[in-house]
Amino acid sequence: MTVTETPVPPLHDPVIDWFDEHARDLPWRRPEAGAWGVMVSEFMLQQTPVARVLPVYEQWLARWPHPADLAAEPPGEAVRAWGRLGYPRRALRLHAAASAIAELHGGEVPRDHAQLLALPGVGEYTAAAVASFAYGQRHAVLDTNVRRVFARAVSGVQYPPNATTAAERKLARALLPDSEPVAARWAAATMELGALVCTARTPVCARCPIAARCAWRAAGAPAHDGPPRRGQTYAGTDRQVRGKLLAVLRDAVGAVPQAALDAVWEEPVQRARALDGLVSDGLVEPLPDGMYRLPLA
DNA sequence: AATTCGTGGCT
DNA sequence: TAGCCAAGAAT
Repeated sequence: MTVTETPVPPLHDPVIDWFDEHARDLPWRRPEAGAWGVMVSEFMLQQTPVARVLPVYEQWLARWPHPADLAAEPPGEAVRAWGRLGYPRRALRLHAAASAIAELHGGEVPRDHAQLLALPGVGEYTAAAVASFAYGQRHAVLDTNVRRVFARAVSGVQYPPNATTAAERKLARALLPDSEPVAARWAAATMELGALVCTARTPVCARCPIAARCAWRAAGAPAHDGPPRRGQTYAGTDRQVRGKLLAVLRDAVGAVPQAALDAVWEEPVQRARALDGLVSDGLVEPLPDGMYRLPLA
């Protein structure tokens, strides 16, 4: 039952003070971003680094300042504007989320965690992040950065488990400050600490505000033991082929002929499987005459 | 619970 | 150079 009941010295103040001084000035953190800006950023930041998100985020918010603006356009436009951020199904889901917000929530990003969670592409993390960052609510925001910070500082191990565990959620809730605004600040601060200081490969403990209280350091910074996390091979996979196919469609003005798609990959079986996958995902729309385009609906 | 799903910079 | 890794979600 008791997983990590070790009384944790107050980490809140040093981490939040550090955040006050070192937080990056990111556009989705500015007040004018609004809940929609926060939501767009969260979708884009799912598995994509900040540096690559920044320019695309600016384009999206300029073009679609409100959810209804995006919902009014074909999903294929979202896929096109997604550019090379990767995992383009996120663009489709963000478009679908915008449509749901327009139709079910009066065009306003919902404040309620459960309503956020019900939106396409919004999972546990993103729902908590939007509720916390956009609306200042008190939620345990458990992303890869926070999980790593807690794993080290509190649990004393180099890396968190592969998948988020009940123990991690319990720990995150236990560490959450009582005050709603402080909890929201804490969420952003722990995430930033993981992103800038307590990084995966080479943490910069010299700049860490809680290094003196870090359980992992106290234990001598032991290396991760256990099965290595599965690497993500890419070359030669269906994902690479999908990427090449979709790039052709993104860069085309209208529909493209089958031959243009065939040119991106030599092996026909894998090529066909990848294209089928894109179609069944709704990322590509086949036309009766053997042409293909980004989806209009 | 284990897989699938892009892309590119960094070491 | 060849992995490793990046504010996950859906199935």
